Amino acid sequence: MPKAPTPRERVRAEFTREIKDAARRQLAEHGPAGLSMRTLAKEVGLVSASALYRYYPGRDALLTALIADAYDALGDAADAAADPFDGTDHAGRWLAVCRAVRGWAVAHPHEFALVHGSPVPGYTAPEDTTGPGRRLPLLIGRLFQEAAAAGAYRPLGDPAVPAAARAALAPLLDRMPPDAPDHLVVSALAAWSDLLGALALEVFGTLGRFTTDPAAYFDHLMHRTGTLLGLTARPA
Amino acid sequence: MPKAPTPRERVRAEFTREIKDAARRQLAEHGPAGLSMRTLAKEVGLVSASALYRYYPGRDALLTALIADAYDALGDAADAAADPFDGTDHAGRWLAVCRAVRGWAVAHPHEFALVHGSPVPGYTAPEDTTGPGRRLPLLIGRLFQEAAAAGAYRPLGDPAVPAAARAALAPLLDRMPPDAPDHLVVSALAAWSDLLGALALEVFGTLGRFTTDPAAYFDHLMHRTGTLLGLTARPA
DNA sequence: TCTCGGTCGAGAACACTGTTCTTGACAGTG
DNA sequence: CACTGTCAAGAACAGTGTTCTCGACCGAGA
Repeated sequence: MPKAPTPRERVRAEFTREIKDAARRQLAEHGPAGLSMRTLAKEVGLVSASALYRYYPGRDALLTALIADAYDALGDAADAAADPFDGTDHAGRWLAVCRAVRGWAVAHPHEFALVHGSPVPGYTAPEDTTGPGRRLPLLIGRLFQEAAAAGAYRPLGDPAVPAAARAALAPLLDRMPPDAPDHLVVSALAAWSDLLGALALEVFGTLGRFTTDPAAYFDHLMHRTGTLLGLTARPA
Repeated sequence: MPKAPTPRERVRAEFTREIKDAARRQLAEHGPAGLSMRTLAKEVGLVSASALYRYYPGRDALLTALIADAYDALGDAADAAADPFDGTDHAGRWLAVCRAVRGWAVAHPHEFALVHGSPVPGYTAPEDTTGPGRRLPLLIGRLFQEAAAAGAYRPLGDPAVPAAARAALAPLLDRMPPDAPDHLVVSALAAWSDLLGALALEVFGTLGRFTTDPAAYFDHLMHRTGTLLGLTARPA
């Protein structure tokens, strides 16, 4: 059983969280390059930056904590969008998740860049087993699985997964329930890939002036992706 | 008419290029954070870094030059893959372009991150009109257009572009030839988006241990994307 | 040929950065 | 009350990008 936290531990934990929150604000405002230990120290009421190192081993550790938080925030947004579900419109559910993820990404572009942009130089991947970084692909997989169970998964074209691709995904596919066909998992992975591709292009500015209404363009792109990959609005 | 370059101008231009090449090597090896003006100066035989500023206004300008070069290298790789074409297998042509782009991306991950990862803090987008950054989407658009002209473009599902998405892409779609249907352009954009999404996930390490053979997984993903978006191996 | 103007590299300097170490003060505990 | 461990502060080190000034040199015009 966990010991009762002493007052010292309590105030320490709270201050640790306060530092992280200030860091996140500084990241959101000035970008990762503007996250300076000295200005962050002043932000939380410290005169010198050295005291900061009693709470985080270094700047990279702080960034790693922000990465984990960003993954969780993104996962929360996606989960919340998938939650209110009428049980029939699986295509609409997919689109709702896409919109929620996009909403979070455009509202927090720097945090999105932290998790899905160029990897941070000194980043230490803490995803030993099932980190928060897998929440989104797992959710999308669940979406497809529930759609299939409801008869609302009808992939277009020939969904067969060739042997080479099957072997490349063996460690993942072998862990799936036997009633889940391979192409279902591949479709979910493709959906995940397509979603993040569309978001990266928009958030990182690569889309440029191709569209005047990124939200509407994104909506259509994800709707088309969902139907092409087999999600339908009404079960058969 | 351009003046004949004086010897001074010649050696200056060559040294400017030499600096950029050394910077690219340093970027490829140590990442963008390891690109230091002082070590770069020593790399090209300069004792002090200050002389570097006679050739580039600053580090950001140097990075911008590297970005333009990376876009061009990526465009060259894609063009070279699309060039030898038998005129029938448009799906195979698309896959060849995908493989070439992936080959370049995994061989130059830091340069790929420079163009399709988190935007550099002080990078000034030089895409006034048609920068090298649009070479890849334009090439993919040409692929789809030529496939359609050859009767090898048969999109699956309902390819109709709803009014909202049509409006969002109006400045792009209005500039297209009248025989190119809207959904053809949207399919090309989707293909571009899907391709870069798959690459970002792999190159940036987000894909993690989902697959043991990224190339085979990528192949299948892009093959499926191509066929779903309408590219066929044999014209009707 | 000599001299001048312009270009070049070197070096110091400034304002930063992350990080480490030492010092002194404070709070909670025995 | 005294002690012990935790804390913030400050100096210091090794870096960073950038600017400025200073000689030196090279090439072209008189």
